[in-house]
Amino acid sequence: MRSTLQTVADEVGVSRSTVSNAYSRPDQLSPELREKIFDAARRLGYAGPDPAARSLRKGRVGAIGVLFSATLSYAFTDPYAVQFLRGLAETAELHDTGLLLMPLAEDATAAAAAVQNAVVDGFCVYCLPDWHSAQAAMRLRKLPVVSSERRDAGDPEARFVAIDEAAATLAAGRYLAALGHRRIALIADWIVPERETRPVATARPEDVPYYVSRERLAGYRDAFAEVGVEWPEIATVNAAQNSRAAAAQAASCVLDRAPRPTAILAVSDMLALGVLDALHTRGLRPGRDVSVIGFDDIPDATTAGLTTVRQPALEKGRQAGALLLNPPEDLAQRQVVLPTELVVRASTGPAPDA
Amino acid sequence: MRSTLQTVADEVGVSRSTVSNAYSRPDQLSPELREKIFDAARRLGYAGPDPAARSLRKGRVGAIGVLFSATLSYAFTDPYAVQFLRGLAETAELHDTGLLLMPLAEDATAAAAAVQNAVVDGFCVYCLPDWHSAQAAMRLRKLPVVSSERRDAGDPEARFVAIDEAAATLAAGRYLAALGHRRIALIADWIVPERETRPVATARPEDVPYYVSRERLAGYRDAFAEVGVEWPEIATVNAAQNSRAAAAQAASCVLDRAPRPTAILAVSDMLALGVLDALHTRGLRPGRDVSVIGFDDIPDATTAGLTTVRQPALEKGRQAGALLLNPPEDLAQRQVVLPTELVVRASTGPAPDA
DNA sequence: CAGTGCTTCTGAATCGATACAGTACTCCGA
DNA sequence: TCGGAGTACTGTATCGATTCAGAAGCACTG
Repeated sequence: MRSTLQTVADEVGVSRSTVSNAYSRPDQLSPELREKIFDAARRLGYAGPDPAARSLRKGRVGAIGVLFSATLSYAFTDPYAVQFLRGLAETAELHDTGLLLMPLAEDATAAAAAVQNAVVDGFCVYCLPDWHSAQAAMRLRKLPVVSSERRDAGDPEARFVAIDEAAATLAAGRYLAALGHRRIALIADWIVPERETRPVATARPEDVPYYVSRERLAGYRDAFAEVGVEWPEIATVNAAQNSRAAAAQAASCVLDRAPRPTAILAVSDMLALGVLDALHTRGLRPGRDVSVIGFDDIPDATTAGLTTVRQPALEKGRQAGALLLNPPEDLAQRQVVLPTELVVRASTGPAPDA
Repeated sequence: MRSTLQTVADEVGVSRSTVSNAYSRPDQLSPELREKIFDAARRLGYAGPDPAARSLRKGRVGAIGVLFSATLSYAFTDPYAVQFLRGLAETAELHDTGLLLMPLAEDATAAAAAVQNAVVDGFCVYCLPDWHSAQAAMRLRKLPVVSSERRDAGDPEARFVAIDEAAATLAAGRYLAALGHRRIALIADWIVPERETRPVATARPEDVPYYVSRERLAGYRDAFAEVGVEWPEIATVNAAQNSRAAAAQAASCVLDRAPRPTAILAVSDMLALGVLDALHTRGLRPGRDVSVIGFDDIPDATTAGLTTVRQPALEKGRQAGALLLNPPEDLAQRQVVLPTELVVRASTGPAPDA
């Protein structure tokens, strides 16, 4: 049988509480007794307080659940995601907290059950559509939740670390418009719920189900509307997933037909790099023949000379952790909006046709 | 106050156990009563059995701790690691189990404490040197542990999913030796405990502290000894970490001096890709001027035309999960050695000098 | 020597759930 | 009408820890 606090207490001939104190409140007993207790523990092969029992009593388990609707491997393919998680892990570590990775199953019931049974102190949701069954299950748990996206203004209790998505792409769009670009293509994932790479001409930004893509598309729409390019004139392509390969395929949809767009706007750097791949295989020069812009500013963007919108991924993760583990009293301070910045590199330039 | 099983039981006027049964053993009570209980629960905002309390009673938490001695971001930079974790996550998901990521702190005491307090059912250690304080802390917990590396034969209880590291590089080394290569350079991380990129001429394989690097170097040593190239003639370079950039820098140490090695052997694909980068910047042709070989066979190896030793990362992860969550009765079957395979691509060829 | 204050230790209550033995009740057949 | 089987539910012990009020012991003070 495994030994418990009680076993050790009996062995030494003291009470359970005293043994407990020996481990977690050394100042409450004499060093001699403490040593005697540890001796007995060693003899009995007792490893110290059982974490499960401790967490029941303390009401704290030392782990936060990280929710995302994707496979693990996919989640960690994007350096942006990795940076975010790293920031989160940094803060978590400061608070002696681990990260419980919960890639959510396709099956809605199973996903909800996973959320219900997770032994965690809170949740960090990351790239999880509003309509997902896990969102409701989370609310039921009544644990603190922090999101990496802005939540509906409806809930003043909501905690999030976000950026102003639409403002960021509005600025980026204006920059491209000023360079003379008028024939535009947009590539994004989750423009439609289906995971397919294909043009989706009809979609208006408002109809895009996933918050991030919706906002970013809206920003671009507004920017080009200012120079007279209306939304229906902009080619929008849905990428099956946020990967280089999918984006390269998506880019083919618009590159291989005339007239070719002069600028391709992607909602992430992963997608933008795929677009660059597509240009490369066709012998087209980025920033001369076709301008390409991304979002996130991952390390590869620098080496690829990709113009992009920088968002502070690491900082987002750090602050998300802080909001969960050490929330400010003031509710307003629990809704953080971080700045973004347009980083101009070689992949954008004046529109080629005069 | 948060509502509990008891609260709901009082509200409905039944016993605690009945409410418990309503949630986890529906066949033990009438559908009517069950509905009544759920109604009350909804009214009171009770979300169902508390996972922490349940896990205390059941003796099962539903999470396994994943240990590695590195930052999160580093761990997920290597596609091999990601694949392994994906396999692990797959099996875990089948057993309704989550992964608790535990990047271990530098501080030995803190790392040990983290292991002691982790609310988990078992540990999977991955890329953790034997000397690390967490190893001892783990043994104390007396929970099942699975390693992704072969453990000392001393412990017949040890569970691991490994490959025959030395045999793999022995085969790879022989292949290169047969191609005529005699001037060899080796690049590995953790040849010495310090995280610095620099030649480490003196190190013998036996002295390398980290198991994986030690074995792989030994395999290569033996292969070249067979054709008369003794160990001291082989240039060994320590890479600060398992990254492309570090490897490129490490490769510089041997490429920029005469006579240049005809083959550079890296203990991982990440490192090998860095070597290819270094060749590229110097206008050297892989497989002609310098042969390069890696280890792992990550996806990028295919596109880069990298000759490498394939190891089944995904399968390793899956089996590691199975060993932890559904261990075979037979102790011998808990020690799995998976096959490896030499995959020849364009980055290796006959030694250039006749 | 009673009274005070301090440290050290004890014992009981508590957390939220599950397991199990036992009770109450219904139903059926003889 | 009685007995036995089966179902629905109750009450209590238990898991392994933490917490807290208070008891015991001790030294010191007046």
